[in-house]
This record gives sequence, structure tokens and C-alpha cells, in this order.
Amino acid sequence: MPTQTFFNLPEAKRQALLDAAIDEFADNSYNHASISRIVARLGIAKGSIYQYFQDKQDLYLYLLDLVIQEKLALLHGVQSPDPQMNIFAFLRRLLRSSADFNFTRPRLAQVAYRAIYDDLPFHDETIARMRAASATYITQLVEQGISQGNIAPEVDPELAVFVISTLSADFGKFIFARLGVDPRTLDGENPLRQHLPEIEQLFDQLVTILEQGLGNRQAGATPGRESQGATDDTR
Amino acid sequence: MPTQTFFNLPEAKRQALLDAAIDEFADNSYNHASISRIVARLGIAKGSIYQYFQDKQDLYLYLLDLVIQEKLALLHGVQSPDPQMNIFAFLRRLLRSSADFNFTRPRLAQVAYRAIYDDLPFHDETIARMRAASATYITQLVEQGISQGNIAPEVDPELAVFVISTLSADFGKFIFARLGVDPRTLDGENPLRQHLPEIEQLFDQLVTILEQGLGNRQAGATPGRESQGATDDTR
DNA sequence: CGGTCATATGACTGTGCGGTCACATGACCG
DNA sequence: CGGTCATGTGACCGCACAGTCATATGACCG
Repeated sequence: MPTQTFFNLPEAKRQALLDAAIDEFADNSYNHASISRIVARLGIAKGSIYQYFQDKQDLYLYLLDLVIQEKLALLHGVQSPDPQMNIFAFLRRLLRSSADFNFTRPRLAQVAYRAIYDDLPFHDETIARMRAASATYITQLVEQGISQGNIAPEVDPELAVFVISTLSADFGKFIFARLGVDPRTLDGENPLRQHLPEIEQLFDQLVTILEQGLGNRQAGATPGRESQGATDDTR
Repeated sequence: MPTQTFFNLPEAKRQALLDAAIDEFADNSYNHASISRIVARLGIAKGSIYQYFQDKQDLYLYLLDLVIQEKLALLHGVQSPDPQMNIFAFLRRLLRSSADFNFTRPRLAQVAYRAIYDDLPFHDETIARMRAASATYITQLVEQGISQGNIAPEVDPELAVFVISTLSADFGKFIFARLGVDPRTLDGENPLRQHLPEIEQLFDQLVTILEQGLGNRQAGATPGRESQGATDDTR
């Protein structure tokens, strides 16, 4: 937990510190990220950081909390208007929101990405929770999909969760690579609004692939490819 | 490149050194892996390592070459008996071989895994090649699948490559997690032969999902789920 | 003004690292 | 034997790091 001193800081300075820290932890693994560099970039004394945070881990975990809070707020904003809605349509919305996060907060998203794949000296402490949170979220979705008949009953549920979460997690990276955009270039305002149609199309295709691959063909609840991209009322 | 001295070493010592190095680079990221620890574990002097390798990077890249060679040898061993074979049947064989590598050489596989996801100080030098090699391999497969009509023509080829390679790359991890096995526990002989039937079944399911998701339904070249797992003559 | 107190400072400590090098060892040879 | 040469050694160097602490600052107050 940050100290009271940190919260007493003038807004601008506190934000500058967070931005610098996010940049550092986005560009470097936890072990390689350097407090010395952060304070050098900010032009403040090393000791100051230790007025605000107990240690490096304290600072890092605070940043990670920011990420989790922002992401959860985002996901909870994606409400299914109809609880009976085909889960693939719902998934399409989730993926779109998730990708929005990558576009609007690419540096924060990078910190989150590292949190999952870096080997932190305290990996089990909070990180596993991130994966778990995301996994349970999708697990619920899959269970709902099975009980509603959207997902083929012969598909192993854990395998379905694996397929969906793995593809969801890496899809953002794929989009960046596909568009030839470097995530470290853009922050906030970005030049990829022009690509939105292409991105939308890729989204629809991915969800269609998932729907085809995992969906229940017998139930008739899952339209085939012939209605591709036209099943989501948000279009 | 290792020095001549390294190759002059007695077989046992050379292998012990490689094993220790593989363990170190499997357990730690490149930056965190420590030459000092390697020599301590081996009970040799630090200077000795520098008789064999120019520096840490030289040692690491040599290990990586070992991984790539072993993996490529493995993949080239998977020959399609029939070049017209449904690419999903072929893919099933590739995945199975790939997973075998994870089981028989888990430490080496872990080094390879880290090579892809770690942020190395020389990331572009050789690492991108690993991804690229794997990607072009799958790209060829996808192109073949499209031209043979196994893959639906309306699917974006790059997206298909993304889906296949992402799932392939992480499937090994999923298997370990699913079975509750810690990759760092086993080496060589392992206690998961007993799970082989379950693993086989998951393989078949994954390939079926891919086939359903990406396959061409019009051409009739891609049997549906009703023939699940029975299309591969290796069964 | 002097006094106080939250805040800021940066020289300093201890630690571990990659890499070096002057020297030791010992197998082999004439 | 002495000499040679490939190989082995570990104290040592420079460096970067996280974290400490005695000291400095300056806003505010009576």
C-alpha cells in the first residue's frame, strides 16, 4: 500500500510518477525495471519514492491494482441486454471492449501482459489471481453456453475455456502485428481509428471461428457461417 | 559459437555443463539466469565457462540452437504419407509430435518457451526467427489448406495462422495444467504415460474444434464432428 | 521571528552480477 | 628431467541495482 504521503502529493506530480512507473514496468520485466531510472526520468531523488511506497514490490502491486480495477470496470460495463443472449454474441462484445482497452491504454495493457508472462519473484501472490479472475470469468461464460445449448455438449469445458481465453489474450497482439503498429508508439490518441473496419471484420471472423468450432450444430441455436457477422445486434 | 576447448571436453563433463545451463535458463529469464550459479552448481571455476563460451549470450544462443535443431528434426520426421492429406489430420500429427517434445524434453521446451516470451536484450537477433520459423511453417500449412479446399476461403489466412499457432504454442501448457503436473518435476522418464488416453482425446478435440472453426463446409473435404477423431489413419 | 513538521534529498551501503587475468595444474614429449 | 601447452582457477574489477538515513528545505503557525 502506498503511504499517505503519496496521496497528499499534488495531482500532477502523483500522475507524473504513475506515468513514469507504468512506462518503466511496461518497457521492462519486473526484475529489470529500475527504480533508479524512474527517479532519474522524473528528476526527483531516489529517497522520495521510498516516501511513497514501501519498496519496489509495493509500487508494482499498486500499478497492477490499477490495471485490474480498470479492466474489471470495463468488463462489468459490458452488460448482456438479454441474459439468454447467445454467448458468442456476448463474447464478441467482451473481446471488443478488451481490445478497446489495448488501444486506449496500451502502456497499462502492456504492464498487465507482462504480469501474466513475466516470472515475478512473487508470482503466486497476486498474479495468479489475474489469470484466475479472467479464467473464472470465461469459465462462467462457457458453463452458461453449455447449459443454454450454445456450446456443443461433447466439447470438454476446460478445453473450451483454454481455447477462448488463449485466443482472447493474444488477439490484441495479433491485431497490432497485423496492422503493423508498435504498441509503444501510441498512447491515448492513436492513428488506428482508420483501421477500425478491418479490426471489426477480424473480430467477427474470430468469433465466427469460435462459434463454428465450439458451437452446438444440432440445437439450431448457433447459426452457421452463412449468417456470419450478422447475428450480433450491435452491428 | 563455443570454443574448440568446449568440444574437446570429455563427453560427460560437456553434457553436465549443458544440463546445468539448460536448468538455469529454464528456471530463470535470460537476465536473471546467473553464470555464477551455473558454475557453483557444477563445482567448477567461473573462468572455465569463459574458456568454452565467449560470454553469456554465446552460451545462451548455443542452447537455443540445440532446441531449434531438436524441434526441427522432430517436425521433419512428421512426413505426410499423402501430400493430398487433409491438413487437419496432418496438423494433428504435428501437434502430437510437438507435445511429445514437451514431455520428453520439458526443460529444453521451457527454454524455448522463455525464448519466445522473455524480453531478451537481443530479441531481434535470433528469437524472432524462432517465431518466424514456426509461423512460416504454419503459414505454409494454411496456404496448402486453402488451395486444397480444406480451409474455408472466407477465412483470413493470417487470422487462421494466428489461431493455429497460438493454440499450438500454449496447448502444451494447458495439458500440464489440466493434468496437474508441474513441468519442472519431470525430466526424461515421467509419470504421465498413464494419462495418454486423456491427452489423445484432448488432441482430437482441439483439432476437431479447429477443423470445425476453420474448415470448409461446402467442399465436403472436411468431415464434420460426427466423424470426430476417426479421420486420422494413425489411430 | 523561531519552531515545527511533512516532505525532499543524494551520498552511501550491501549485494550480486558478468567478465578478466595472472597464475596453477598436469598430461605429454624429447 | 625440464619444457610446453591446453586447460583450470578464483580473487578481483567495474557496474547497476534496491534500499537507508542523516541532513536540508520550506510552508505554516503562534
